Amino acid sequence: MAKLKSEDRRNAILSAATRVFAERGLGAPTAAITSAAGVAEGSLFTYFKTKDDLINALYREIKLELADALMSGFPRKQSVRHRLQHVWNHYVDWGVAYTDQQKVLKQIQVWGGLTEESKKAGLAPFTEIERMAEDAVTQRIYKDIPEPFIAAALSALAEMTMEFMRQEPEKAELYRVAGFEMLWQGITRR
Amino acid sequence: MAKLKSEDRRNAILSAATRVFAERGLGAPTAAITSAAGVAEGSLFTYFKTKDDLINALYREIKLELADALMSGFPRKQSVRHRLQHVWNHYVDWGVAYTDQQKVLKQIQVWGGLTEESKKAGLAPFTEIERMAEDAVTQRIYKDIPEPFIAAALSALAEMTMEFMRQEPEKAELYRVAGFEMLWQGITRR
Amino acid sequence: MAKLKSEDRRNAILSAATRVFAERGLGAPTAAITSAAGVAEGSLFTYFKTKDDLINALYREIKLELADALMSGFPRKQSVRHRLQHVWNHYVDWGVAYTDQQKVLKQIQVWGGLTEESKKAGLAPFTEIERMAEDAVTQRIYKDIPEPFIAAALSALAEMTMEFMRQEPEKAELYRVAGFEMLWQGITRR
Amino acid sequence: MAKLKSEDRRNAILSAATRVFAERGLGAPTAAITSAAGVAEGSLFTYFKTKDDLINALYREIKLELADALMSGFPRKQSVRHRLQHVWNHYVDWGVAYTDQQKVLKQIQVWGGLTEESKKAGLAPFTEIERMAEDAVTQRIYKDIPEPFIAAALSALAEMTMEFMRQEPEKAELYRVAGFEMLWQGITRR
DNA sequence: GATGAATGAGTCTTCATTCAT
DNA sequence: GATGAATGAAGACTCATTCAT
Repeated sequence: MAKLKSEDRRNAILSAATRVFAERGLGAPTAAITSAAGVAEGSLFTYFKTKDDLINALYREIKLELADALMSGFPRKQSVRHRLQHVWNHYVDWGVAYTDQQKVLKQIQVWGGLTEESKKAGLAPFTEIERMAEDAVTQRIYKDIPEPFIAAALSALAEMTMEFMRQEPEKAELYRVAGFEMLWQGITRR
Repeated sequence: MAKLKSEDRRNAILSAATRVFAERGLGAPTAAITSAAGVAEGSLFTYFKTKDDLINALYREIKLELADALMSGFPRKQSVRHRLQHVWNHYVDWGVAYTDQQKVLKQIQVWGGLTEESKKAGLAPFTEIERMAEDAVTQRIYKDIPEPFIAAALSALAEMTMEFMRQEPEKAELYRVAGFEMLWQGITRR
Repeated sequence: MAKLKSEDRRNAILSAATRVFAERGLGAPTAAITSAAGVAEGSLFTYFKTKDDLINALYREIKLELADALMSGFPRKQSVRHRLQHVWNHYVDWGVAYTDQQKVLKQIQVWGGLTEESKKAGLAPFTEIERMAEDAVTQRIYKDIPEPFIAAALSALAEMTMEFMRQEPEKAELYRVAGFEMLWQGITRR
Repeated sequence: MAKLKSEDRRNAILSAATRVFAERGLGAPTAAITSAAGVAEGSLFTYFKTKDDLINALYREIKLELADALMSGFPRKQSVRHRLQHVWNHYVDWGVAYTDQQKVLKQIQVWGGLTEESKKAGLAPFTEIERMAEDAVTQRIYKDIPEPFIAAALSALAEMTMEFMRQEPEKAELYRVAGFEMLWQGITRR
């Protein structure tokens, strides 16, 4: 049998793409990616039909990794606050540990080429979090604010918090806590 | 289209760039801009040395417009809450009314080509707001959170709120209020 | 006013394309054409949107030149034989004098990218010849053979005759006459 | 598809090439051919050193098939007219029955990559026909036209006749007869 | 031998920028 | 200054051919 389309090679390209896109934006040439991945220019196209395809795949990949990070050790049985804090902490830590991924994810989200399919696939792994949200609503913990609005607030505040943690790593802990408190106060009834 | 005076020409280009970039991203060809502006391809380069230059200029222009919007009718003498709410409301309304500008601004902020000079220039018009922030700190209204963190939170929450207002214009008022309350609760001491 | 899209330049490209395609086939790179034309690679695309476009344009151009050649001095008032012979002679002479054009025309005709529009445009200049054909039919000069069949025979025999004339220029006259006699005998009633 | 014996593999490639080239031209990718043949991309190159090689081989193959078709049942003993008619009919019928082959043959003939060797090899099987031609000359049946010219005329008229037969199969018989008559009249002395 | 992934030169096309008019 | 054609360096993608398995 011939050299099989190796998962490794695919991952090497995906990983190189993450680095390159984080640094130079989605407009970076495919040649920069293959060169960073140590493969021939043409090889990218045996794994991804087009550059847009690569970006869509990258999006799903990162979303999956993120979901993994958020869900690992999720305290299913504990209070809503605990669960929310878990998500917050893990999201924010992930964003700091995987800066490239997080930056690229953000770029792809505002990019115009995501397929509906990718969007759906990217959402899928987050159903558990949604369930948690519904839970909280049932318990009337939140103010009368639509759930999606709260989710978006979490996202927005977390991303902004990451930025501060990156900038001043020595105060990271402080920012992480402050960010969460801000979210929690803003979201819950007095 | 009639022949334009020099200043008008420049503005026509800037305005066309806003529209085109909002729709097609910063990667849009300069030819698309000049064509939308109704001027010759070459003319762009008599007003802006390079495309990067144009984007930098656009950034400053939009930042200026935004500052104007935020500051018009600023209630200098009223309570911190009033002043903050003024900023919030005006920012959010501006973002909804000038969607193109707001989107382009966001794109430029993550773009890699902003000069230090532009960044500084873009910040300048917001000194008044900073003063307000300091004020609040003096009054110990906020929790022990660094000012820039609060400013960033405002920004993040406002941008996310705009999105919801655009999506469901009939609930715009509701979102605007909810967004502000969330910010205020999150920021102030109980 | 700026350097106008010059007819000369366009013709230079068309003419270079004729030479290059004749020698290397329609698969020849556009760079070979621009280099032969003495213009920049990009210039081809200011005159022709795509390579296919260029080939379509070339087809029409050559067809027009051919029609001109066939029709110049056409003996409208003389006998059918005279008129047919005129077409034959002029076609065959044109093909020998403009070998490149003729070869390229043949290639384009079997090429898959001709638009319906081009096909129609390429046929248009030959209406006069068709009229002649109808004339002949009216006079019952030809055998009971469909006109298009006769036209195709003329074409096929002429092209094959050109080939011989090119190969042995010293016998060109002989071949031209022989070819026509063959056509005429084959076509007319005994 | 079951595993093929070596010879079959080669033939599968040749046959696939015929189909693919007929439909997409000689520029069709080798991958399209191997895929149509149901073999691996690399296999093509174990049977043919290069793509050009494949085309040369295909040319000889088709020429051989054609010669077979023309010669089967050749009425060696009958009149020149009969023999010529036999060739005509068989050629024309072959071209209609094996459209792909005939089209590809035509393409290869104008293609630039035929080796001298292939040209010679392609001619070889037609010696018998040449003999027939010489025969006719001896009998002073034809006008004073060089033999090759007559052969070329046959070829040209036959190919054009096939086209009509394909287009209007219900009149195929008519066209076949008309074509031959045209040739015969054109060729023989009155 | 068969396989098909890997390769990278080559292709068409785009586009920021220049410059003759 | 305005114009828009000219330029040619990229860029995404293709494909004949090689070669590890």
